[in-house]
Amino acid sequence: MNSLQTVGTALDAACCAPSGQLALSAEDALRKAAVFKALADPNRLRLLSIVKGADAGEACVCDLTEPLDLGQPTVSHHLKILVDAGLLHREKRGTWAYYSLVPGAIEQTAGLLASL
Amino acid sequence: MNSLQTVGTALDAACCAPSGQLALSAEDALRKAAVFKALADPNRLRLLSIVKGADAGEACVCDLTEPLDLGQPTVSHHLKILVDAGLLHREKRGTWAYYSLVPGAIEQTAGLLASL
DNA sequence: CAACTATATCGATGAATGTCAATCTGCATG
DNA sequence: CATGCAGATTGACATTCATCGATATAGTTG
Repeated sequence: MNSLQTVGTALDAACCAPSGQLALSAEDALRKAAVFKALADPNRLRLLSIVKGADAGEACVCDLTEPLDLGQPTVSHHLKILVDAGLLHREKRGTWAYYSLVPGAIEQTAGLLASL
Repeated sequence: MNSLQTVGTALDAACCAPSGQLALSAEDALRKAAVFKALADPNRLRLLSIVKGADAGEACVCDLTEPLDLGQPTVSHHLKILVDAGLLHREKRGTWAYYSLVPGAIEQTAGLLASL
């Protein structure tokens, strides 16, 4: 229960900077860095890519374990990081957990860069 | 001499994906993750922010050490990472080293997200 | 309820990373 | 040439992180 929906938080904090001279505050930098940290792993990028390209826009863990050539606990761990960063949404239906992109999260993250 | 101008390389590799079903290859994911790794530190984000907002679009190390409350070697280290990632440009003039944003690098990085 | 399956969590381990103190390299100036 | 200064590099250390095997949880099915 650390930082849910970090992307949104980071964006909110960024919206008011005069964009001229004021540098990023230490807190804002920490929030934004948290989002990029979630993206700073090749396997997590591939997870996002697979989920994005999946049929109904969602994929379950079993679909994600094989193409990445990682153990199931490791994939579960990466997915948790992406959820905590506010990039993925998790929905449990029956025995399966389905992951999908949080709408707008990618765009918001791109916005973090513009508002540096 | 590891990976200069990673941003450009990562973008080049991404430009041709049909954007439909094909997931990120392991190599592309590695290249893209390298860029986000460079952004995944609050102090590096603040460095980018300060350089971006600096007077002539450039700043020397002496201007960057104090606001971050870090030692000079540490700042130098972070700057090197940002240069290697293709985000910052380094120009040595006399005793001083001036850092500036690589034009378009931020936008290209945002593009990496769109082309996931 | 027992067995099975899908997923999450825990604990350990090796690798990568951020930071600092100390040192090195050039440039400039007396 | 000697001194001083800006910045880079090196080596060490503590922390974080990615990964795995083992185990726990929860839903499904016999």
